[in-house]
Amino acid sequence: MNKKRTTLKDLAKELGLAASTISRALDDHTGISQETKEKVLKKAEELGFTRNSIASSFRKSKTLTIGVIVPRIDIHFHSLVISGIEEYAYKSGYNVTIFQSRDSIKRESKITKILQNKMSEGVIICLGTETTSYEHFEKLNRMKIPLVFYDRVPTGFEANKIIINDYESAFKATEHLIEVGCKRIAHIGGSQSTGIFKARFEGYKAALVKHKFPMEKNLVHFTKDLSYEEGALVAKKLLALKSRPDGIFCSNDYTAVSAIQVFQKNMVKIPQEIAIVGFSNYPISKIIEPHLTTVNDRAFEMGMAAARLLIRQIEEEEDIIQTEIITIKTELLIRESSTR
Amino acid sequence: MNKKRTTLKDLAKELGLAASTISRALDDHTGISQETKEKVLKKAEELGFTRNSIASSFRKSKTLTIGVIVPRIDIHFHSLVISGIEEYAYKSGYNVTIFQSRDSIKRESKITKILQNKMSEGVIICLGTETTSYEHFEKLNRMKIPLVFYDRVPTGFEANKIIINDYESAFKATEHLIEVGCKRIAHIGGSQSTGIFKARFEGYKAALVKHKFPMEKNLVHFTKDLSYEEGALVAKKLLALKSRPDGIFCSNDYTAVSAIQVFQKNMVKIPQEIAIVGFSNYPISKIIEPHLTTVNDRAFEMGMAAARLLIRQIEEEEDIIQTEIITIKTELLIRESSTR
DNA sequence: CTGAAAGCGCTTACAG
DNA sequence: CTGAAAGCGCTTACAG
Repeated sequence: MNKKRTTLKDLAKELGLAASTISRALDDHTGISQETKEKVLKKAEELGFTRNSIASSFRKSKTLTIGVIVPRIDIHFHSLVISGIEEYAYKSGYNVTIFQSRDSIKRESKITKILQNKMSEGVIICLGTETTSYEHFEKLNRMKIPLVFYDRVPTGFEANKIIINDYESAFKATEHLIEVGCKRIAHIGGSQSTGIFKARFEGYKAALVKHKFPMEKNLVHFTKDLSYEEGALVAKKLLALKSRPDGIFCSNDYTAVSAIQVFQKNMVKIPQEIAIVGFSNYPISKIIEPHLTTVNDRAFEMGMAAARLLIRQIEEEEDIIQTEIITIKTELLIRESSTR
Repeated sequence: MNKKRTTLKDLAKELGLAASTISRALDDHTGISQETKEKVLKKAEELGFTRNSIASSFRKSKTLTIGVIVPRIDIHFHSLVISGIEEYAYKSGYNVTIFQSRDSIKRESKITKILQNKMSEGVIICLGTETTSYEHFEKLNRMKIPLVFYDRVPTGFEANKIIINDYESAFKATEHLIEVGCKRIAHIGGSQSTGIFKARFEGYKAALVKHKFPMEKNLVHFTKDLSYEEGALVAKKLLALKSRPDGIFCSNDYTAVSAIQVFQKNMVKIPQEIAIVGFSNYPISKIIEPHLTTVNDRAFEMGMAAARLLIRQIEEEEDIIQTEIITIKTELLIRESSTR
């Protein structure tokens, strides 16, 4: 495709001015007469001139672009985070380039290589499930490209992190079940090799301890992916117990929803016989009957915070010699599934 | 932040070769000896050299970047489309920069201005609800930046479009209800000023006509946004009718789900008394009990198709003098909500 | 198979 | 308030 664009030079020739003057006029520089500015702007409009931003980026070695690596875009949590990132970035004049690692360490690593070529001035990352070593990010670090991790963040690797207070959120969720009168509270948890799910389990335990409830082993079940299907399997196990729980704290909403459905099919009343609390505030939580009590993890705000921190570090004059860990406050949304 | 990167020149000096030779060696050009290539690659690795891709983009005036404008990233349909776009783009060596118009014509228009500066070699767009004129896209057209629209596409504006066969899908969905024995089929539709929802209504009507069913006015209801809440309102109206429908074709899954819930609360059995079909295959459709029969709109494939068409046009040597309209085939997923 | 040179379109330090 | 000049780091047509 042959494109011929108007350049600064063309404009300069047209107006009998120097290219440097044009450049400054377009930047609304102080030290360019109002008259000239107006002339330039008018002519630019007339010729349909827009600055070649690649040339500009190149010259200034600034792309005003941040990269984002997520496992998958079509997971609602990530799409909310990305939305928050885009919102903050847009308002700050940055563009957002997205990549999916699809939970492949190989792809994640290849993406970091693409991002090295200083197309992006900074990178926001949610690690893939396979990722346990961080050499590929160390390389970006060495190139002084600021990084911010969110949700699935590296362990034993100093870095900027945006997280939620999983422990405390789980603690409060469990305590809420205690407050509405549950005496035997079960837990449907995620893989304990993942930090956030471990923290949720710990929070659950801590609430039991505080209220002097014994932890009953057969009421605690860990799943691989916290999937809808796994939730149903665990719910059936709980249902088969001689003495059933009267409350369940689930580490996400999918398992909570499938548990509700399994119980309802078996004529167990929610919340009267079993109260249920989920985690994440997925759209489904406001649709399932009864509506699900859950923890709002403020994914959009996480994205905003990640972008804010990243852009601040990009624009920092001096070398960044510190990392920050920002904890986003969650809130417990109390709905019918736990209201007695 | 002070960054000092190794350049081609540095490499050249180190190796006693010309920068041009290095450049070609890294490109694996024919006409560079194997020996030299190996030497260069080794040294590049050693010095941690990566090509400055901005300089490269600038020189070649190719950014290998495509822009995507969606109303909102956190709508599941769009996140699936974006996922498809990213997948195809990644495999083709392109990056994807995303923007949200948030259904604001002003913001959409501003984004097209950002994209004009040839950061993106092409743009994929789903129009915002406010958008009824297309000057801002005509400008991109004039600059010979290829455009591909999907889902909400412009009317009366020649352009590349990726759409689904809404009419036919609705026709089949309605015919399916007839086949399972429904005699009086209602419709919960979307705003008739939106092409796709009008087409779905037309498909519904056509199926009735084909099977010589009368169209009963009080069985057809149009909503503003096809929201969950509106679905419930319509369902209640249908419930209050002296003679209720025995089947409903809904233009999306949210209204279908809320209709199911309203009926169930009123002791109407789904699908025995009323069979229900939705549209879009949202995750909720496989969770609601009974599982919802719905139209799989293949959002991921739409994204792939959009990226494929766009990249083909970007890489086309000659000027593009034609536009393409690609229709993605949908499929009717028959589940319990309509199985008798 | 390799090199020297020009130039992509800007921006900016310097000069006036 | 404006201009001339250098140069960012590549790529490529040309020459040998």
